Amino acid sequence: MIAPHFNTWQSVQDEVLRRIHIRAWPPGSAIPNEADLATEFGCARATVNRALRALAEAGILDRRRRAGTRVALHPVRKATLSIPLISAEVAARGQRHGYRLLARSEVCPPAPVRAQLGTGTRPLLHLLALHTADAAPYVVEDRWVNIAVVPEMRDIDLSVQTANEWLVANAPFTHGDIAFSAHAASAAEAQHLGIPIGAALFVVDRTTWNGAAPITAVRLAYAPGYRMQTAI
Amino acid sequence: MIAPHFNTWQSVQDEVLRRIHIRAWPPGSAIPNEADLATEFGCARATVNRALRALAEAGILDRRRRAGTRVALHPVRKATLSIPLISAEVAARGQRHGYRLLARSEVCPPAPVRAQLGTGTRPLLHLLALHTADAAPYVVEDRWVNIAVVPEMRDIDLSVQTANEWLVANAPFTHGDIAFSAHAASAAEAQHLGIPIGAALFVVDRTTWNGAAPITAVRLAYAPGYRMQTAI
DNA sequence: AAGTGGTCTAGACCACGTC
DNA sequence: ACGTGGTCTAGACCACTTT
Repeated sequence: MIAPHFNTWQSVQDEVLRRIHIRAWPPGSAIPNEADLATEFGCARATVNRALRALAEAGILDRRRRAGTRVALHPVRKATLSIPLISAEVAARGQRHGYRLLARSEVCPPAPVRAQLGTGTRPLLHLLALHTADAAPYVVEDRWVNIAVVPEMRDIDLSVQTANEWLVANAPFTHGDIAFSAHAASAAEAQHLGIPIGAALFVVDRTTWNGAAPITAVRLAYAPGYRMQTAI
Repeated sequence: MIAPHFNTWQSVQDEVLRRIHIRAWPPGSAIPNEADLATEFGCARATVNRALRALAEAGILDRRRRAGTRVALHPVRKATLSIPLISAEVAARGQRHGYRLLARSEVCPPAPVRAQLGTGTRPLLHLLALHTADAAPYVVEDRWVNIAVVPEMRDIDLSVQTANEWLVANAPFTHGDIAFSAHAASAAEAQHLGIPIGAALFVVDRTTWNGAAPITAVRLAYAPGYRMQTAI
């Protein structure tokens, strides 16, 4: 009997997945340690490590020092979503992106925005814009910008360049959070999107920071029919 | 002048991020190759590779053989969502999960489901269930199961164990897709969730396969107020 | 206390895509 | 053609956590 060899980390990963699927290694069970698998597969331990680490990142395996590696009992599959620029998103659908700045002001934000950004009662730059796809309303953007950390933005003509385009190029963020939900269209949203009040809208709320300094909070309300999709 | 050393791939990553943030390496620009960075950082090339590969996976860098590594022009940030069991999701909120099977039948699915699963006119197992959190309606689950590939499911008492719990433990899938959208509540959904018809619902559609064989298609319609959140 | 995964090193070969 | 990232190896040390 000739032992099969798995030279690449991908082939090792495939073999591990195969054993999980045929239930040779059922959910919750421990699998051999890296050193043993490397011997069995005829490859270096680093190669096994690379394969198993990727599976752990995908939620298929649970790995803990000393405790070893187990097949995840409840495979918490992870879906990865790309967050592109809206213009790129529209272009990827084969449509033409349009953009219109609807309102711009510097005012003290309402309490929910203050709480989210932690900027207190300091005035922020408030922007309201409509994105279109082949001239049809696509998404309403309601954005607050912490102008104290990006004062250059005061001098930008935001009717030709979107706020997000300027920000990604000029004010990189270190971290942020993003939330997805469904909301009934407000009167203003309904008007801008050309839909009835109360229609179900897919809403994305995103807040970003640069270190401890909040940069921007944006709410995107998509026209009905929008789907955010990805593979798992 | 003593050259600083970056022994770990994390410290290398931090240093690279720092240079990007201070715009020493502005968006779109090429950065030195791995070998040069390894020399500068006083570490092995594999360490630099690990750091840069992780940044490329996060969408911060663009890497191509021979062309080298560049700072992404449009940082397509990636958000990773965990897809837990509903019972785990409810428990994570500190609430008690409840579950009631509302309907069960074996029938030929409607055209959209047939198209999504590709099972033709073969009858499938159809399940309708309500999940609750602290006794309040949480999500309506509308599921189709390809009973031809998991015939054991016929004999499972799905009033005590959710279909998904049984499936993740007994019918692992190789791949699938997931989509998020907003929908107006149908009459049935409104009744089960105790909300007005037409209310905005957050909807998750998930379809999974084992190799070429479709396993299940499920639609989860969450009660108003649900937010799906993650860090970026 | 001991065994596991996590990581680093130094070297090597190779696939690929741009030049 | 050739320089880049992609990967593998063999060995080593270490951090962590469970026993």
